Amino acid sequence: MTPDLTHKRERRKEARPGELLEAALQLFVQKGFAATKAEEVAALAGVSKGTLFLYFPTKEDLLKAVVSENLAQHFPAWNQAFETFEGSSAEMLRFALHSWWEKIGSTPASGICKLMISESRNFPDLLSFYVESVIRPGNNLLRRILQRGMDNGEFRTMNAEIAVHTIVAPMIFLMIWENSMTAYSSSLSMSPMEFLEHQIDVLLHGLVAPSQKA
Amino acid sequence: MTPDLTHKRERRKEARPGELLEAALQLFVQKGFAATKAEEVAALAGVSKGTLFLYFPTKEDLLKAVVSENLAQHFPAWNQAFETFEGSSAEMLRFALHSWWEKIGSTPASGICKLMISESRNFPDLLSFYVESVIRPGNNLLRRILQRGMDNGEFRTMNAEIAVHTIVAPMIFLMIWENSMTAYSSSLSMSPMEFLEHQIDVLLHGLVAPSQKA
DNA sequence: TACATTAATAACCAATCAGTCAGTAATAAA
DNA sequence: TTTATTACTGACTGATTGGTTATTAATGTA
Repeated sequence: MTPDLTHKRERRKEARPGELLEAALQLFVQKGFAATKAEEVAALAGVSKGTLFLYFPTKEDLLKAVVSENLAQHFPAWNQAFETFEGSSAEMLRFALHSWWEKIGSTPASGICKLMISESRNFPDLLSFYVESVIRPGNNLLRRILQRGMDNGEFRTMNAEIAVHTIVAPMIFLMIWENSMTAYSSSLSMSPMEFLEHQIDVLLHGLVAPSQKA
Repeated sequence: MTPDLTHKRERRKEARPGELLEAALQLFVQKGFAATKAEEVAALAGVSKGTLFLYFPTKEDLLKAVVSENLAQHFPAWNQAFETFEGSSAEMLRFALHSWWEKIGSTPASGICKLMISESRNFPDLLSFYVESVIRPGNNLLRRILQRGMDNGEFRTMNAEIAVHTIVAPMIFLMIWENSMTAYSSSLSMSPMEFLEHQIDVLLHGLVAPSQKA
């Protein structure tokens, strides 16, 4: 690697924080928080270590910003979609999961999940923030879909609180799989869309009330 | 913390490695590999840092030992159980998941899963070892159960490779949930057995062939 | 009791890294 | 052009920590 002798220092106050957050997300997810050096984040963002600490007082503040920056902006739209949805609850569920995949699962934001799993114990306040702003709203949304299905007789009656986990679990799995396994052991690769479709199929045939079946 | 003045040095060559591995598993899962200090592991095992490095040449070797020590010893018995099983494939699946929960899911070994997820990218050779000695055999076992069910007409035909993931995903989720979320945010607590039962129920009603249904 | 062996210790060393700060250069203002 | 401002840099520091080793003490042996 030949050093860049054209020392082009750039002053881009507006763009720096975003670039640093993007770099930090990538590295924190890849290597873990503790194993990622502040200087690596800075380098990936094309900036010196000093600049990083100019925008984020500590490495831990950087982590908190990474998590809070990428979250929760989808729920208003999703809640809106729930209110106005016309079709069956099965279609609604399918729509929710596809929308989740499009907006989160297939984007770098999916790495936040692995990040929270790895670091929750070291940063309990970050965990409670995540719980309140992502897990709780997400579960609520799914529970409302299930409840609607049960009220309409489309789904058989069940403990909605637990059923929510049954829906969420494979999505968590998919994000983790993509961010941990597939990246290094290509033999484990799996088509996310194919898995998603299969999952919805199994889910619905287990959820749809017997009276609704062909 | 008053120092223990009774300096009872004990010589227990046989017991040390196991105690160190147990302590290391607990701390690596809790805090992550990089964030866990060698001295903490030693202290939890009731031993000085020097002693740790007497039994494991490096911290990374300790990690490898932690992973390899806790694995794979169940598959011979499970394969045996598969060969001799008499009941339906649905019962077989239920038996497999309950057995998994008893032997792995409910034990400290379940933490290995989170550990591999967090550290796989930093230790690729450890990942391939884990893939070959745990993931691959586990998937094979489940695939054989599914295949048996499909061959007998108990399950509808499907892509077994993907269906395996549908079965595994909630188990992974359960282990992660227990080891990351529940521990610090008690509001997320969920009865593992209840979840497991619900999961099996949904799974079977989605898997069982229509002709088998009441 | 005297001696040999070795498990265990703790002081030590070298490397790493989060965070600092005096100085530099890009831009704006005068 | 000169001066003022400030985004940016990178050498530096203090604290941490993985790993080493000289020493200590527990145990076995005679």
